[in-house]
Amino acid sequence: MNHNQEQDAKQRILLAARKCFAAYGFDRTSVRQICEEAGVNVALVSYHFGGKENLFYALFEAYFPKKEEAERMKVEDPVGAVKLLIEEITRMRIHYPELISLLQQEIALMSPRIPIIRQHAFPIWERLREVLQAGKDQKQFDFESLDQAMLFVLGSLFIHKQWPYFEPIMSDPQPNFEASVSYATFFILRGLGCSDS
Amino acid sequence: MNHNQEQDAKQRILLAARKCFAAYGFDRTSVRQICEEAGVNVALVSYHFGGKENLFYALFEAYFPKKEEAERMKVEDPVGAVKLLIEEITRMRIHYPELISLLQQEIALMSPRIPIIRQHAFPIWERLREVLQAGKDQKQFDFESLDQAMLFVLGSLFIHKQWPYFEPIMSDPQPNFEASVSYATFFILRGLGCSDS
DNA sequence: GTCTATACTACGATAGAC
DNA sequence: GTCTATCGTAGTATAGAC
Repeated sequence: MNHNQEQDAKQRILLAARKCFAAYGFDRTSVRQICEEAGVNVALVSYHFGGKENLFYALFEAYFPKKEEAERMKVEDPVGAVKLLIEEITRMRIHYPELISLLQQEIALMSPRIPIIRQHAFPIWERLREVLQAGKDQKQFDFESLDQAMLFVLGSLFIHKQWPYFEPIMSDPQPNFEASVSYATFFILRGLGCSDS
Repeated sequence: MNHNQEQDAKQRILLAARKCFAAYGFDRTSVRQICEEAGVNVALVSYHFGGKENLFYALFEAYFPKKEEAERMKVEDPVGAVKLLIEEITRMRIHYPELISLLQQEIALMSPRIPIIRQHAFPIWERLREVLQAGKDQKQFDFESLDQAMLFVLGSLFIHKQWPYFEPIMSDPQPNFEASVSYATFFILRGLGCSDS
């Protein structure tokens, strides 16, 4: 069934779309551009996915972490769970940057596609909320508002995706995975009022 | 010269552009849309600004804080300077949300307009770096990497613009100016290892 | 300074041949 | 399953009348 080293057109479109949407955003990316990148004909997007918008959703369906991933954050160990989240988001940002780029672009635009994106991401943010609340109850974290604590954690993590924008004023090169995790853990746990490291 | 309560077409275009670009992003906004909102003819964007792109730049020229604003952050009082930055960014986010929306969208997309946007924003971020470094030298702040400390501060502030995205899982309504400043100051100063409040 | 009319390009989608 | 050809729409910019 594998046509030599060629994947089928559907898969090639999916990969090209991930690349193009992340690099240029949904609006700046044309179906023609995706198909050129994939080396297939323009008509195949309509045929396989039913249009540009559905191709976008198929991307999240295929590559976004599933709800079960979130359940690896154990409520019984809030500090460990927060560390796990920091590692997982950092890993995703470094090794699979496209989906996070896409997510941030869509949120910044509050695009019409947000409701479906929420369905994929909210299980993870909900789990983070449970973990933070548990940490507060167990006196490992100290904060007043759960909403604010969640924003603070995610804000500290998401901003790293914007390194290229800040690059001209940065003094050091972008840190690797281990250093990123270590820096983020430092600021976030201290911000949450947690003395452990 | 003031045609009754009518401003001149150029000013009306500028206001309409600020509104539309922020709401829909640069790409999703058409010149026709801006001109309809402004109540002027489509051709006037080309005439007054020389095209859609230059209209965008004129927006930053007109509304973005000038370099002198940054100099209100006094290096001699790092904690006060960080508090001032938190207040100013929060004020801008609440009272003039359009430019921050626009800035975040452009950064998320790493649009071709980033180099000119940098010229407006970098003086402020540079000043923040000086302030953080001074605070570290004076042992009021404690961190290892200046780059990371700056990202952490700005990430904690910028994420608040994305409240509408998170809204369905939030337990409280979006806080007002004073509460926002107070929450942000709490997390940021603690994250910087500063015990003052 | 403002408007009408239009030129030109690009987009997304689809019908129909292969 | 894939391609060619084309339709309808919308985009930016400009020439020229007022």
